[in-house]
Amino acid sequence: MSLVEKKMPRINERLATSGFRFTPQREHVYSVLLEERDHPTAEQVFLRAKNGMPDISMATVYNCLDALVKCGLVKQVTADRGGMRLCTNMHEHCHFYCERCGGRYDIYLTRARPRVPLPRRVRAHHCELSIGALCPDCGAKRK
Amino acid sequence: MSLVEKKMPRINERLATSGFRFTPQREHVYSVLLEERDHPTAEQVFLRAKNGMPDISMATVYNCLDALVKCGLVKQVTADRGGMRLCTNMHEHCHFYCERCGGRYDIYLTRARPRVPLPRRVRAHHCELSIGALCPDCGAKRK
DNA sequence: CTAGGTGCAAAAGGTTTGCGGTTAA
DNA sequence: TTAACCGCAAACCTTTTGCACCTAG
Repeated sequence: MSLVEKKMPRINERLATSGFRFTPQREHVYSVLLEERDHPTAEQVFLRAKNGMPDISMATVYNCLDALVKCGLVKQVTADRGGMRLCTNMHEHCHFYCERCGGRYDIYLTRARPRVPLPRRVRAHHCELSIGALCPDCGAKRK
Repeated sequence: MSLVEKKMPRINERLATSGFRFTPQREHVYSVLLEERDHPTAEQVFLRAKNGMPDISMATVYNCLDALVKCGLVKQVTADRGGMRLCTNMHEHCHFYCERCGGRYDIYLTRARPRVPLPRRVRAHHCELSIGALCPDCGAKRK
């Protein structure tokens, strides 16, 4: 069973419980995000979504992404410049980005999970740890 | 001795060792950043820099910020939308941002420092942990 | 019937770039 | 002398907004 087959059925109820309607565009955008486990920009999502739905517009892609983020199916990653990146991996993890080629990869913390002191009554909604460096390929090229 | 007086003398050598020239604009932009310990946007830096240097341009502010970041005097913070934020606190710390008012605050980790498994020969250049939530003020207003 | 969603096009931010003139090494 | 830097303005890229039309509840 593919990741797409496994995760797609959730979209309907997830949208509904957050007060969003289930639309073909939102379903399609979500399936496009699930197909590749990379961290595409909104522009890349748009281009991929046009395969199979040629009439979809950029504004609709942003609308869909917003709904998917708000109903907890997709995360927005904003480390470094170049616009938002999308991520469908909702497990606790952090991100590695290459400063040269811009590639993004998921990293899982092995040992301690950081303890962050927040003021009373403040509960973190979003938490993101990102590491910037040269990926092995770019590091090799540089030499 | 103020933070400005304490840190300003470093700028000359720091720029030099990274191959940048020491210019009045860079000095001024750095002093502006040191004066307030908030996390201004490039736009805000530009507006503050114009006090005392009315002819400075936006492009020059970006140039100065780029040089200051590259020579290790200033950090760029990119959590959430709304453009880059600047930070002169070079100690290891993470950032809190309010999802409502956009305010940013430094947070220091108390206990464990996260251990992130990176591939061999990959050394992290940048590392950023950011937490998004409602600040106490905005949390109170929402009720 | 009405709020929400879509596509299109234009606008709005934020950042970068090209260019002529200036300045420090 | 010349490479780096400055200010200005235009270009660029990403994201948001306004509007007319459409559709699910």
